[in-house]
Amino acid sequence: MSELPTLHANGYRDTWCGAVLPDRVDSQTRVAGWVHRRRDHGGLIFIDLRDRTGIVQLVFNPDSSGASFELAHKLRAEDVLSAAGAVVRRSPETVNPELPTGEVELLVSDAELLADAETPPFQIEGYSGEASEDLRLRYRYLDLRREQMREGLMLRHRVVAAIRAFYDSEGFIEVETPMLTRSTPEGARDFLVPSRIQQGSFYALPQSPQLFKQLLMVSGFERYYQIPRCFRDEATRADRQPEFTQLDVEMAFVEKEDVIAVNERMLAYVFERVGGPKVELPMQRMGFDEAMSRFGTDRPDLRFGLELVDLGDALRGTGFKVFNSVLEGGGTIRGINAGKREMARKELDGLISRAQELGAKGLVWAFREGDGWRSPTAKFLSAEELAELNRRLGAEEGDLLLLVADKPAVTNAVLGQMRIDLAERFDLIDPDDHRLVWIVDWPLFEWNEDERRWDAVHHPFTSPDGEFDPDDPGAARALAYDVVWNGQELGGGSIRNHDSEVQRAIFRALGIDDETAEARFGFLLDALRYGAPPHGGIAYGIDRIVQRLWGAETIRDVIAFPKTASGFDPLTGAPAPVDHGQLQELGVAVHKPDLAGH
RNA sequence: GGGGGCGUAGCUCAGCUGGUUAGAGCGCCGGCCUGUCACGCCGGAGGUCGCGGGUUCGAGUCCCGUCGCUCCCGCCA
Repeated sequence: MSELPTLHANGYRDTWCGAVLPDRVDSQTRVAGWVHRRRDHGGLIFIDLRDRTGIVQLVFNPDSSGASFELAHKLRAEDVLSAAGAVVRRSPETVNPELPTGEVELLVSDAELLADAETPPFQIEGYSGEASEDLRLRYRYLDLRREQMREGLMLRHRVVAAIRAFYDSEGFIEVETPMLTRSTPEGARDFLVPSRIQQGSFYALPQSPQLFKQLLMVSGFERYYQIPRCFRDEATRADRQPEFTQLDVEMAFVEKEDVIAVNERMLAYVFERVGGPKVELPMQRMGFDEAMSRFGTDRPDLRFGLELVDLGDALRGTGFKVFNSVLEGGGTIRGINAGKREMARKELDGLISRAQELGAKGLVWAFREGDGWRSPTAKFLSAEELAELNRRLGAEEGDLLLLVADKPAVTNAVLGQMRIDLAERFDLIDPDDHRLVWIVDWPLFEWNEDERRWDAVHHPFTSPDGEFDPDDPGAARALAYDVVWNGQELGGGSIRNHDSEVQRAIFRALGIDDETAEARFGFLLDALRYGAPPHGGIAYGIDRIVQRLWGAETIRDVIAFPKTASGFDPLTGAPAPVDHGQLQELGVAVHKPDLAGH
């Protein structure tokens, strides 16, 4: 921590623990904080006192500390203490170079116990391993005393402050939008809030302020931003929580390039302010199609190679039945050259299981050996075919090759993920390397085979790039852009439909008829008729940005009070049953008898 | 909804092919200690082996079920 915030003296303290530095030697100082550690030598007691700025060593001895010496003997970890005394320079052999305050110490003359603490359920900075996350969450207020957690949340604060400073300086206005709004059945599941006054009707917590920010453009706010909480009632993951924080931005009278330009400047500004990686402007761009063909994903990690290679047309009419039937069914065969690797049979079997978990029916592995392959599959392929595959994959002696044959979407998904697995397995990622890239030229729709309909790739309000042909939705491109950092999507946005007729045509293509569109989005379609400027914007996941900047394993580590994988909060016990009267007032019945109030 | 991993002292964990009284480190409690900073030394307390059932002469260990945590797949416009 470079700069300490201003602290005005009061009865408890006149400075921060972290501010007890050599410039205060010979002055009287009072500090307050938590007992971090106690080293009781009998006739001499050291207390490490901690506040959010750091740790300072207090020294108690019977001569100078008087009655406080007896108090010091009774102090225990996490007791809250106010201590006054002289700041003294430590003798050279007792300096602690590990501590910013380690050249000095506070020789205590007077101390007051402000609160005593029970023994915590886990050591705050223990040396017996980190407590289980479940326990940490149940006592989150103790967990947050740990330096790691405190610094993460402080970084989060600095990120948010920098974001606000940037958009403020660019003329953006922060506007709050409702937390109680209307359910939108498409997309993620909504959290519902029953209405007491309108029994049988429900609010929904917002999945994003999308429609409100578009309305603000119609209102003429032109440049809007907000840092709202958003809610999705879906399964959690290491990088997903049921409630999360978004940075939401919208601008009027702009085209795609305008939104990209201001937002990459924002990223460069914020990263610089918080000590993140340097962002070179303009940022790299990549078309959606290129990302899919080279990396099998729309959020490619560009820090390593292992690119996907098309192999299908080298294998037409091959003797291998599996390949043949995939190709005849319109599928593809693609491969990765993982380089010269050693892998035991057991681990290769693990790769096959992983491929199956990701949706493939199987996986072909091979090591180049001479002009051919060492592989269970080699016997099904001719020498010419093997030579051609080696050529296309650029395989050299001993290189590990992985092939998947399936529908294009499956092939991409499987190899795209295995590429990442392999990079991690073989340690191919330089932790100091950072790659930010805009993915552009998206398709507007994707075919949903299960539901037999077109789905929006981004959302239904995204503007097509150019004229929209309702007879060929698959050909439509979108004025959309995602920003991807080291293979993780940080944010995404688009130019929106500001013409109500175009918006209706998009709804129809998505299988939303005019009547349904009117019922769910009539207010938006109405607004678009009253003079809607061309507009577009973007939204980011703040939690993910901070997680990445902090290098945290999970998004939970940069959220003060997160929920577990099952959406439970071990601290408060939420969600919890409510009493019968509350339900009755809301007109809500619960079908689980044992939970229906008490 | 599906799959994997985990659950043993306050905490982190060990506990073999089932076999006496379930261990370690840290923490905690008591004692000693005036230069430590993960202080040290001596002593001590502390266990429904997540829960329920089963197999067995005998279960922390094997089987079934269940709960919780976690990771992944589905899902997340």
